[in-house]
Amino acid sequence: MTDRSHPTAKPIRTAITDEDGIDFAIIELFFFAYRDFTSDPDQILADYGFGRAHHRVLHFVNRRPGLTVAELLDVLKITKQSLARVLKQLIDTGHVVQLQGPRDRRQRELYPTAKGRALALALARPQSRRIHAALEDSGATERALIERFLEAMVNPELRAQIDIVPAKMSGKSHGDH
Amino acid sequence: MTDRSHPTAKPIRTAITDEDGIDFAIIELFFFAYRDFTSDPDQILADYGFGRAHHRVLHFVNRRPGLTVAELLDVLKITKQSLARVLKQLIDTGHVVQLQGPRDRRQRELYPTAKGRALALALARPQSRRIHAALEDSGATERALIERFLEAMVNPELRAQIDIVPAKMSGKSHGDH
DNA sequence: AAAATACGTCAATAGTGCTGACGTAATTTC
DNA sequence: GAAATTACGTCAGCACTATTGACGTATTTT
Repeated sequence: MTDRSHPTAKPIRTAITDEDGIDFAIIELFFFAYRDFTSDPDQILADYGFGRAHHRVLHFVNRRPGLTVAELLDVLKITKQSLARVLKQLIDTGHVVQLQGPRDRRQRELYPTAKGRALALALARPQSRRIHAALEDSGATERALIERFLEAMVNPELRAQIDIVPAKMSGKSHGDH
Repeated sequence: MTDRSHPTAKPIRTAITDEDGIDFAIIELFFFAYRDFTSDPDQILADYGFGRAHHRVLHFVNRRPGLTVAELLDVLKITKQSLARVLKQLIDTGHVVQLQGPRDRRQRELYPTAKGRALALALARPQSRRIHAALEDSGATERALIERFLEAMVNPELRAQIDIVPAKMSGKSHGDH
């Protein structure tokens, strides 16, 4: 067939490579890695009729219990309307609850329920397993290096958001039973 | 308000942390890193009325000139119908051309045009800049470590696809200028 | 009292993905 | 040589996530 309805431009037959000074190897690896990284939880989410958006909300509500809707929007960098449906579903299914803000009663603080925490853990488990497998014969040094690299890939202005949850919680009570 | 239309379950007020044996730090970093990593090209694509799907197709057509539609589907792990619309647009806008397969004339080999190559490079440039910045005071050892980590994050069955384009092309002619 | 804020919601649209089905040309198999 | 299979294109319909704009309400700030 070789469609010639358009004034066909000449095909380039050589592959783009790193010689152009562009780091195609890592660009491509990052694509594959992230795709497979998200594929594990995606399968679990399908059972609940949830999507990746629900995962993200659930993750951050578990990571920063009590954050407000506005804070969540800021972290996810999506619009209020995009969040609305997803959040509503998570609340309706009993994974997340809203509490009136203590100082400002207009705010809704978001908290996971036991059900929501369990799902968040179930979703994170295969991802964590994958990470551990990828780091299997790596020491703490290598691990730190990976973390530094990933952090450096984030826009500088947004790095503040990342460190909101310290590696080790300093709070006293460590459970909710 | 504190909506109580549903039999509100108890909120959990403590943050999920790495103590559960789950690597939340890297999970979260990966999310932020990938989001910002894709945000640069997304802005450029918007000028063309293209989306992330166009970027992926353009990338792989440039990386593996002459791949067939079936091969592309296999790499991207999407369906024929999903690809159709995107590929058609890239062909109509003169970024990609189809050539009849040499051995099998049913196949369409996909090649970038000069225009398509230029766009692929323009899209990759900010991503590569970000990677270089993240690796600024890193040596070849660290770089290799990052690559190994990312590759290890990919499903083993799919790693074959990655190495189709070697780091250095062994072909003779090394450019199309 | 007026303005600004936090949130919820309605309506419309876009981009990307999906499944199922059908058609055509070319190749392979019997 | 006829039949089955393959590679690809396409049509129709659906789902999810995200977008923008607008409006309403409760609450806090000015």
